[in-house]
Amino acid sequence: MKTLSHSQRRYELQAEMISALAHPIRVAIVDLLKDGEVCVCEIAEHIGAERSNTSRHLAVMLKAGVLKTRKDGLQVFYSLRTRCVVTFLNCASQAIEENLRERTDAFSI
Amino acid sequence: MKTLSHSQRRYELQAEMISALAHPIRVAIVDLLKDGEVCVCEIAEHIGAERSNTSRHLAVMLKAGVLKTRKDGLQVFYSLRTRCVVTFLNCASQAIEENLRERTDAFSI
DNA sequence: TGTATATGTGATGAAATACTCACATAATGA
DNA sequence: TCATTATGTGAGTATTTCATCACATATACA
Repeated sequence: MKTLSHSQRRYELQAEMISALAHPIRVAIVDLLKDGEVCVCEIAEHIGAERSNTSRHLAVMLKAGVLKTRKDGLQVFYSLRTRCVVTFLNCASQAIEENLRERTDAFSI
Repeated sequence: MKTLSHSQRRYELQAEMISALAHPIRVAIVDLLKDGEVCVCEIAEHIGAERSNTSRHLAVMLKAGVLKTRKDGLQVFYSLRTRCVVTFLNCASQAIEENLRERTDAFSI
């Protein structure tokens, strides 16, 4: 096994957390949770995915520290652990629109 | 083929941009580029990866709209297309530290 | 206790991703 | 033109990730 520098280790941890958001369903879940906690069955219904699949995606984000949970009776409520993922999604949207605009401009010149 | 809602399409594009960052080498590249453009061979040398592999990682981020390029003679210089990816990496670092702290606290109570 | 509901998980196959090698392409200058 | 250097890419293999099915677990309540 190769020894990792401090920076390399940090890059790995960052990549691990980012990977937890790198899926359309998980982005949709974060978008749904931006206004507060939601239980699994509502999340699954809202995004139109199987419950078991939804559970797995939630588990990925929970493990990575993106989400946290609160249990109440039969239901488990998931919520964001930090707001900055929402900030980034907004920023990403903005960048995507800029890219689109630039490509459109390139054609119309 | 299934028809996608506007939101679903947006989530896919956002996930594509996030996926473009979800790898330790690509995080390292963004970190290197935060102060300005760098050519491929310098990037490869700095992060200690094969040039062909570096090229592929750069292509992923270019396609996703994270990076842009400028060609000058034999060299191709890559740079960030938007600063918000740096903000996002900082957010990830912050969340990682918070998680670490909470786990440490949990043991010390 | 027995049933219903919500959630999580093992196993599987399909699909996507990553790395490497060899080679292609493009620009430079002798 | 030929050699050199920088960059990109096809092909192959290994690894990882994803969705689904069937089933397990946990809680509530009749």
